Amino acid sequence: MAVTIKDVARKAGVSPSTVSRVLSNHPRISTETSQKVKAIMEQLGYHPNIMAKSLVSKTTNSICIMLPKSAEELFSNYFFMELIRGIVTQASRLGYDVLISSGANEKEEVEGVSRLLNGRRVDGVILLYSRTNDPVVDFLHENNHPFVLIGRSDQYPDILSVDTDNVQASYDATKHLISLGHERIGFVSGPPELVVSKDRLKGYMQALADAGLESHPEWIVEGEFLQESGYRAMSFFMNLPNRPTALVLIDDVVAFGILRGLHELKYNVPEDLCLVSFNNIPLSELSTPPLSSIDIGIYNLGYTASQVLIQSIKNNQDASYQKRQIIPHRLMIRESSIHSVRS
Amino acid sequence: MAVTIKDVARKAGVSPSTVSRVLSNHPRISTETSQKVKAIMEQLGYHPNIMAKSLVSKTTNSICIMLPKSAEELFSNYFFMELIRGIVTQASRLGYDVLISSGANEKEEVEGVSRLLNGRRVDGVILLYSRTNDPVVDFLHENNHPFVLIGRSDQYPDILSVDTDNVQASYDATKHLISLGHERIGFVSGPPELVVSKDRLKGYMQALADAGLESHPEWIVEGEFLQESGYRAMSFFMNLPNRPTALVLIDDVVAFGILRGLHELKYNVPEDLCLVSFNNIPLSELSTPPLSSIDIGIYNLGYTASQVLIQSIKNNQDASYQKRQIIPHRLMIRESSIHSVRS
DNA sequence: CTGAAAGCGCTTACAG
DNA sequence: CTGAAAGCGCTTACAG
Repeated sequence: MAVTIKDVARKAGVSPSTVSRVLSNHPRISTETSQKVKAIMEQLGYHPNIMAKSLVSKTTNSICIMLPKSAEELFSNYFFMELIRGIVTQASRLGYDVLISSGANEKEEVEGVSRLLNGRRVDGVILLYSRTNDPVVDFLHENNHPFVLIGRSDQYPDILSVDTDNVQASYDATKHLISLGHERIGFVSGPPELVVSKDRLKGYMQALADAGLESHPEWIVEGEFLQESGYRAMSFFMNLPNRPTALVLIDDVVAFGILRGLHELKYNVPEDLCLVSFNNIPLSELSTPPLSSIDIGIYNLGYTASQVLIQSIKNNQDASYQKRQIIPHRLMIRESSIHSVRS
Repeated sequence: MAVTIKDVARKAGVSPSTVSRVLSNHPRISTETSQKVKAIMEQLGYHPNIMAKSLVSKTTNSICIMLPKSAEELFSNYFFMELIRGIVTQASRLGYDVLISSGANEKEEVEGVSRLLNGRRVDGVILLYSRTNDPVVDFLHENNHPFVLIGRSDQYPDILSVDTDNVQASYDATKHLISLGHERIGFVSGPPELVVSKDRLKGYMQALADAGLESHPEWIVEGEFLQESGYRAMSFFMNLPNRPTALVLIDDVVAFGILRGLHELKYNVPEDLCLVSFNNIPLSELSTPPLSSIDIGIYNLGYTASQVLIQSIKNNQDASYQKRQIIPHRLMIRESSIHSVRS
């Protein structure tokens, strides 16, 4: 039997209401009473029942992270863990607990989120990805639930979101290669249903256009966030008659696949092919050669998402702040892209 | 205003008790009533309030993962995410939600766990690591809370735990090198306060002893689960007058650091130094050369931990099953250790 | 500054 | 098979 507010009240010779007020640091309580009650709580080993509190206060001080099943294969574990670390750290600082949930498919995801939100178990949710036409986003938006998207929504532009400016980031990566003299630049994209794939493709195209360079449809391939995709893209590119001299890659993991393939075929990076990728995972500076990569501040994305969501929960959806937060990115130039074509 | 059991009851013309019974599939309820009530629940969009249910049933159907702050730097993100995926998947299958918590230090960790457990917010906790003299373990054990350790406890041998047989695994790795003819084998360990470091060191020592090989104190270095540690260990070893020809490494990330250092100094793997490490993260087969590594089934460790904990919660700490579960490991031999010394 | 009372949304013996 | 009642542990107007 756990000790309750009543036990404390009895022992302290006050009413349960008073104990409750001491607990929440109610201003109109005498310092004397407060101290006495606190001492007794300590002595009895009292711990407030979070569920009971939640039931009456109609707030849970918890948020939920939705981890899409598909993500397990799509993205790197590193990416998600870093995001989670950021989310949990900031949530914890603001007094919130974090629930982590996943579904085997979109239907399960909606059901899970619905159960948690409608069942009053969490106050809001963080979505770690953005697909086009996402039923989870539809559900959350329609029912007016507090949520934040790490990424961008195609359909709902004024949704709460935290994102990289992927168009700009990709523009920067491509521009960097152009400035080295490359004129034939390829792009390995991610799954086309992800908004991030679209955005990065767009930035790439724009950079080419601004530089007056041609874009060839066969220089753009779609894949997954997997080494295999990189490997396959590599062998495709290397067999092209007029192949690119540089590549922009949707993810470091894809780059690793390319690096391995190139190594097997005895090609050299950056001499035979320059590479720039995204995410700047720690191993990207350890590969041979070290990989140029766009650091998107993953931890910061998670941290900010937490912050923004909890703020919105507390303000009850008050729209007084920025709906869309952009986390700055930074191109980390390493050996994989220091070879100038002009030289 | 959320729709409650009362609303459903009123609309269905039954009592709240009956609705509650329908909800929990109580056997003594007529199919007719049940169907009618279920239809109304659907129609009204009823969702049971998890907190209210929890309050009266005194069970939360949630478990908590304690993510130690120090882990953020010590272990690879990959390792933790994989563990979490396993935990969440199995918990979700068994109808449990997963809370993820962390603390900046041991004190905060104990406080967090205490708040969650005593506050009746979670039914049990999973610890992702094992230090010697861990106050969190002390707390959990003393208060008789359901918990499972992923790893091994020095002090409490009969605690619920899921682990790799690290002594055997390390023995296997070392033995593999010995079978290739190596006689001077070094070991790069992790932080000495972690039980895993001790166990792996022990297996290494045993394999040497069994083969009648000498063990040199200077062939054993301690570090962190970081690339830097590998890098430093590498430069230490390579400057030794009578240096090892092979190394057993506590973690793949350490191996990457070594690989990088060796590459910079123009040494070759496996010709100049053979390597075998632990964890078999996906990138280990992508490095140059691909890394021999012990696969410890990380996902399986998490999955099983979830299973075991929830079972123990449901059986109310019934001791009818194995207290310590061992997840099988497997040595993945790759290029980094295929060089025979005898050849 | 403090207490009595009602109530959050559910479950579960106890009757019938 | 179903209902009325009590209660889980807390909070919060309403009084005083």
